Amino acid sequence: MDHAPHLGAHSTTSTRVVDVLVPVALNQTYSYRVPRGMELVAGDVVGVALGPREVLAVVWGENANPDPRLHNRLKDVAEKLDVPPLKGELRSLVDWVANYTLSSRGMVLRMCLRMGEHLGPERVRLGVRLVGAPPQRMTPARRRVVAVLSDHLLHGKSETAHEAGVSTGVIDGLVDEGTLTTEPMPNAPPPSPPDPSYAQPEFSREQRTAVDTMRALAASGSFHVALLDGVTGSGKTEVYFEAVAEIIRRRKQALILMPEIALTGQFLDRFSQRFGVRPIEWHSELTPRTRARNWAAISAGDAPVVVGARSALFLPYANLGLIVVDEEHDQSYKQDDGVHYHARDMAVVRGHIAKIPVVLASATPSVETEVNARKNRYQRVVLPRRFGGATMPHIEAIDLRREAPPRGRFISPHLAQEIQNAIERREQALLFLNRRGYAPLTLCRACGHRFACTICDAWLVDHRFRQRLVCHHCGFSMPRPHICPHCAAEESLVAVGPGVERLQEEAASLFPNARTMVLSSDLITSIETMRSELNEIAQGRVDIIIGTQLVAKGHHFPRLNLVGVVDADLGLGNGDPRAAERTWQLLNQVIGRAGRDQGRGVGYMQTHQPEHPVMKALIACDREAFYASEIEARERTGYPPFGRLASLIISAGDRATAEGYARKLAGSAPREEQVLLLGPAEAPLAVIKGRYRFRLLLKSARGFDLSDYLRHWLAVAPKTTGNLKLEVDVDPQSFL
DNA sequence: ACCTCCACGCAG
DNA sequence: TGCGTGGAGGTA
Repeated sequence: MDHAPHLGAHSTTSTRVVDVLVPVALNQTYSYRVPRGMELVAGDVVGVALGPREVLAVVWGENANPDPRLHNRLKDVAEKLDVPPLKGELRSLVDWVANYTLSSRGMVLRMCLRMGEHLGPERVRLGVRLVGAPPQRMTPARRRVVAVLSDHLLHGKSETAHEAGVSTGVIDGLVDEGTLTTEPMPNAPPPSPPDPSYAQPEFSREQRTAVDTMRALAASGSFHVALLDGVTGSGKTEVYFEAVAEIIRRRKQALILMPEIALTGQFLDRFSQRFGVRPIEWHSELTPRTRARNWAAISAGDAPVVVGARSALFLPYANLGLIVVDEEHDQSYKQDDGVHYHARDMAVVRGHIAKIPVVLASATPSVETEVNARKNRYQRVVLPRRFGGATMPHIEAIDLRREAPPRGRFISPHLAQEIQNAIERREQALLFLNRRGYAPLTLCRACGHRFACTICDAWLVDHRFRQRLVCHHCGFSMPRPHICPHCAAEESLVAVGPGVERLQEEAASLFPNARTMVLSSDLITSIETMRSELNEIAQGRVDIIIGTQLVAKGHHFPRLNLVGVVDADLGLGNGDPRAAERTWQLLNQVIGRAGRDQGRGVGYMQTHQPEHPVMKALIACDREAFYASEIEARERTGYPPFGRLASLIISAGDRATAEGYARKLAGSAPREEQVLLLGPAEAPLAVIKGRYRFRLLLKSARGFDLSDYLRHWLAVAPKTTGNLKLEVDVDPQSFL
């Protein structure tokens, strides 16, 4: 009992207690007392003391009978933030995702609260105005400032300094002299909302059917998944924009998810052409201030449309009415660190919980989605052909066994000739090679020494542009050596195999008058630089684009009619169960860049195995053949979506520890008929960053609850200690 | 005697 | 997750 006589009747039992979820790696909620006078409801965002620090938290529920052992340890809720409470729909999603992915609820909640420390009222910006006489001492810098402000209107202080080419100190000096005054700037008016009727496009007859379906879907206001299935250039975006327009008219919010890197200016331009303004963006490169402002707008319901990367799925929409997942097959929807979730799948979950429609859009749907459409779990909405009379590119294989490039070169004579023709027609050509750098391997001709990363199980990739050898797994790099460290031979090191940088060299020597540009993620430092480089290409200032898979995603180059795939077999080699699907999607997308305007697109695929089912399906433009064979193979082997997978990666600083624990872990797995346990086996990438990795793979029937099984297993499994680490990935996409 | 590193446990 | 703790091991 609490002895606090001066409190009189206020016994502790009358104190209200709530359970809150904190955004740290905890699955449980913690209890806090509610101070008198604080109104709290479930979902409210609060600040609480957690150990030595103050953290944000979210009220998860009332606690009528707090644990008596905690009575004297309960702390008060410190403050309630002035934002709308997280809706039940989002709290359910947090619980659901944590349960499914075996992450802590706190870590999932963290994704909902990524608004930084910058919430709160807008910072007051100071403006300056010319009011007084010129200063006693006039200098050139001061003269420029006065000139900029000669209209006697209020100007932003930093903008004025920038425009006049002076530091803000000069302006402060003029304020001190009385020449200028400072006044608070009125807040910028909120951007006008997107206008659903701003510029409705003309649709073809075939598109109109799809548009009607999209509008009806948006109007339905109930859970429903549609696969918007249309080839590159068929106008998918414009068609799903009509669903978005319908949502805006109904005063709800629409979320458009895009693969990480696809948030291009081009997409934002298309959006503003349709709706008159740019949408609210959400991705990792937002500044903290913008992030907080957008978060607040989204949660207040002031952001009718949000375009974002996968993390935008966890935002606290006030009134979400539609989720569009563009390029739904894209791998980058899978988050592989922290919480391992697939944003496309979780979008469907959110749609289900919130009872709203979901649109999955792709020219090359994932096998999972395709199967769902075939089984009528998803409604298929087809855009069968390209818009505006353009046709799909013609695809040809170049059999490298018969038409090999010269030694040390990678562009076959046939492909070179076609590129030459394209340049002479003043068209653009794209050379696609999914390999960054100059060469994937460097070896010594004298002794055979190969340069490998010392802490990863990988070769060092030659990056000539940076003049370094780089490990693509840990980022380690060293200057490009000139002497073999093993045998001391000079001038003996040779680059083996192609990368985009080497391809650019080859293109420059084959076509000396052509302007080339390399587009590769390691040469691009920000979304902004990428946007400007893509712009240059779109404006025709480049003849030959040489790119990695970065170029496959949603960019539209009007003068591009030829795509050459330098090594079409590249993705098929490793033992990845999704290799065929990935290659199919990637090559389809990249070749789909060709001929979107004039409709004279041609794709050339250099391959050693033109008889491979994927190559044959691509050449014949026979998507049905690809899906039929791939679905049959998945069904036969029990791979997703006909069975379920989970992977467990065990890693440690030394091999024996990792392997020993992996064996003990496997030994502790509960017996269960419906689960097949494979491994432990050394992971395909056996060492990363000096950590040795072993892998267990679980395979079960489709209807089996693998997450639940894993939870029971991990509860009885030996605990990891020291630097042993166990990572659980339900529905793994990557098998490295 | 003092410093640095790191594994561990804990938070209401 | 992030932070305080305490023991191990190194350095002066």
